[in-house]
Amino acid sequence: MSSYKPQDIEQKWQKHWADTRAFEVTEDLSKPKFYCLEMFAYPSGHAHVGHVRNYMIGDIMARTMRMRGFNVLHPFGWDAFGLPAENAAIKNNLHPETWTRANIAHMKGQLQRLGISYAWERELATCDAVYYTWNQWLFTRMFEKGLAYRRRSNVNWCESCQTVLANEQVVDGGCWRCGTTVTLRELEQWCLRITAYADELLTAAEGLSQWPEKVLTMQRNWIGRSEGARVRFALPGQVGHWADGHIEVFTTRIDTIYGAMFVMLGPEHPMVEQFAAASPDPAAFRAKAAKFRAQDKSARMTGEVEKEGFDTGRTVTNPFTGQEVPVWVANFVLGDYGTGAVMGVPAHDQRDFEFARKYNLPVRVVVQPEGGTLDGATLTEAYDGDGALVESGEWNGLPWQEANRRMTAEAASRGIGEGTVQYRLKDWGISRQRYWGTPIPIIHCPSCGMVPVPDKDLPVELPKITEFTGRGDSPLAQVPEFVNVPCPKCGTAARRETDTMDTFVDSSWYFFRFCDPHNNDLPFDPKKVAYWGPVDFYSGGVEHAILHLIYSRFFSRVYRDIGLVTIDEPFTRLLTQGMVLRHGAVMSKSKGNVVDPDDMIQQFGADALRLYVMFVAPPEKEVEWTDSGLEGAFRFLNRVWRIADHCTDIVRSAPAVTGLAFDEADRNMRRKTHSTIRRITQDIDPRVHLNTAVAALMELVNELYAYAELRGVRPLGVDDELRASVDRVETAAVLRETLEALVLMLSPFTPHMCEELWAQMGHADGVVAAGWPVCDEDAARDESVEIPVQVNGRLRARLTVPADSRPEANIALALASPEVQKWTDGKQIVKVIHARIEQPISIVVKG
RNA sequence: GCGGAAGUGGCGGAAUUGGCAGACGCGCUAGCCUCAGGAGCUAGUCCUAGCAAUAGGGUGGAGGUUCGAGUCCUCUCUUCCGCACCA
Repeated sequence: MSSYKPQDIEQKWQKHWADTRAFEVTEDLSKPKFYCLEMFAYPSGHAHVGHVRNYMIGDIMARTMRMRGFNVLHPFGWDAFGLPAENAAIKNNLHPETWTRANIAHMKGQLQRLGISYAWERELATCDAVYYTWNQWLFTRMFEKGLAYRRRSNVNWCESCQTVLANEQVVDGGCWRCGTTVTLRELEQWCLRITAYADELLTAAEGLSQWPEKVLTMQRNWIGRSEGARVRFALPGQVGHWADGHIEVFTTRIDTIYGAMFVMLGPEHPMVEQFAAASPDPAAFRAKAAKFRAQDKSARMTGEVEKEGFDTGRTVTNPFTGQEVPVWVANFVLGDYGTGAVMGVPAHDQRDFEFARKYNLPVRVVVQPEGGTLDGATLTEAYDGDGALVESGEWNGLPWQEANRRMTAEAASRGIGEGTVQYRLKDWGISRQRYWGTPIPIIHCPSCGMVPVPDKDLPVELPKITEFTGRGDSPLAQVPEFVNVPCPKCGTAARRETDTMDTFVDSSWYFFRFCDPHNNDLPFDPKKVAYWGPVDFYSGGVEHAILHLIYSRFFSRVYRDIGLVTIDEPFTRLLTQGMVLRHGAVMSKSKGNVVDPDDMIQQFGADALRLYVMFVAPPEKEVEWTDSGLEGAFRFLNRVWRIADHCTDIVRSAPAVTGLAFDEADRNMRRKTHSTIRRITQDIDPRVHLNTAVAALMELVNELYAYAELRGVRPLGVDDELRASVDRVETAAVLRETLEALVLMLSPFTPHMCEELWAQMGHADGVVAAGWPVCDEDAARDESVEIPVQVNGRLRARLTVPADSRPEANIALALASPEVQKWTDGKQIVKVIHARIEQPISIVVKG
């Protein structure tokens, strides 16, 4: 009897997989493909158990699908650009690349020690020039199509990271990475026109049936589609000359325009400065507006800010009523949403209502609920419910929804506005004033303007620089030989762009690169992506719900529109895995509560760790780490090992099950084996209930022990003798069938141990060659069934009947049984329900 | 405020379509085995009453639909997550 020594076994098989290139794949049209991907990793240093849970989930899927005959692509790589490397460089005087490569090496070792079945020959790191050159290539295509453009705008600035952040990267008013409060800066900045795809991204989200509803909701909210109208309010004396003097507002409720008693400008609105310049005291005017603009940065942090505004002293004409209304500047009007100006309808918008009450502006009710008598003078809150128009001239009496449609059309026909769709989603600012990222391949020429670097000159390589200061200007601007270049068009002295790209650019298409990672002519061969794409199973953290996952959907469409891919959506099925907590908190180095997988591997082996993490909860759920749970998994593996090892010789010499005459115990064991096969097959795919799959295997092992006990072949403990034989050939066959199925089904979870046992059982070719076990429906079928019997909804008896018995016979049997008669005696039987054998018998009595 | 998800034993969690609530594991209890056990094996473990058979109660709370509800409907409480002045 050999005891279970995971460390030896695991090293042996990891080496075997590497030596035989076991997980490397090529396109093979004769097999169905399965592209299994986990979000690649930022090489931060050490992976903890929370990180690797995701890779384990993917690995179970990949290994299972391989056994089911799929051609499985399961690659891994590194999201290797980014600020921490640069910060580490500043702190430790290490080059970002040195730091990054060392971390990659360590983390790769961790993943290999866990036995994750990656096609390592496809490994990529986004900081490799052979990767980021294609960021530059794609950027150039986008520039040509007008999808990449430069504009001067207020951008989110993180003082600590010394760089710009995209809107999506601002969380609660702070930097998504370090939490520092974000300020606004006006900068020239490169943007990608994701808004061109806003509508498609929104509509297509409806078709993502295998994504979690939560993620889709977040994406919908983020895109924020809103149907409404733009309406122009003319400055006095400007009627008919809209272009010269008007304020355009965006509203979703044009039907309430008769109640628009004022117009509000956001403090960033260009007309604010015009009004200030023409006002009696321009300095005071500007100061008030500037105060509001300054509020904005902290407004989000503190939550509610007091609604404030000031009268500009100017008026505009309400285009529907002809009434002159005052123009105010209001701090709660956002400069970058809609037109940056709104009409104030206090009776029907709560914010406008509060504003009007505060500054004693008039309130006019123009929508009345049925039989309602709302009065602007006494209203205590805005009314936004159903109703019909009043005080609205020719529109009176119309339900507001209808008025909304008709008044939008009216505005368009009169040239004073038009229906429009507004999105909350903004273009994606990708300029970063840092070093460790992809250089933006543009050259600024004094005579030709912005000229993309010709494809033949790509990549624009990051120059090696040695000093990192962390100052806010781009480090690349400090490298004259990088900056000073001739214009590719006219040859005159020009300056290279010194911003680098947001690292989310890197991660927005890496899943395509994995299909063809060594291509030197294109980002990837379209034929290879046509074979592998889209990703069939993608798993990662929910924190990427609106960043990475929306950018990737955007980039897939860009690649589609330049003709390299034919699919719209990159990820067919998405699983967002839960985090691993310890002491109730997310694992993090700063909290000192990380569990290093290597420590656990050393104690219990990678297989036990994998099994425990998969068993403890469904993949989507967050879990609390417990050492005792891991010990339980280890105990289970020992149990499997002992019985498999104990029976090795029996199994090796046992016949197959065909043609044997089995007794009842044999048949019960076989039934359990085959029903387990059926159940686990479903549990892994499509259900991805990996925890119940493990539970089912534990049940099978429990039953196997009981069977072995009955047949006198149960292992007793440490000092067991190896059993060479068993007296019944049927027993041997059943043991073989059960153990083989068990080892194969367990192998995606604990691959090392199972490969070892499989080999020990006399199979030279490994578990993938053996294939996934198939459920024999005849063997799985129940011979008898226990039917619960209820009387008036209460369980009163159980009936054991043959599985093929007829329902009427069962009902008769139930009614005749003493346990049932105890409750039906002297009562009138109203009805009995039992149509199928799987259905309990339900007897209803009266009296 | 809006949107989403979820509330089941001492704990993690099971329960595909409305059909025996608590699978499986952890922990705990008892027994066996052992020089020993932080090993292994066997049995027990939702609550209440009872020696027991058994009876009653039980899936956050209150109603409802149904022969039958953890599951469906209405209301409500709590927790977590996301968005948050988006006109």
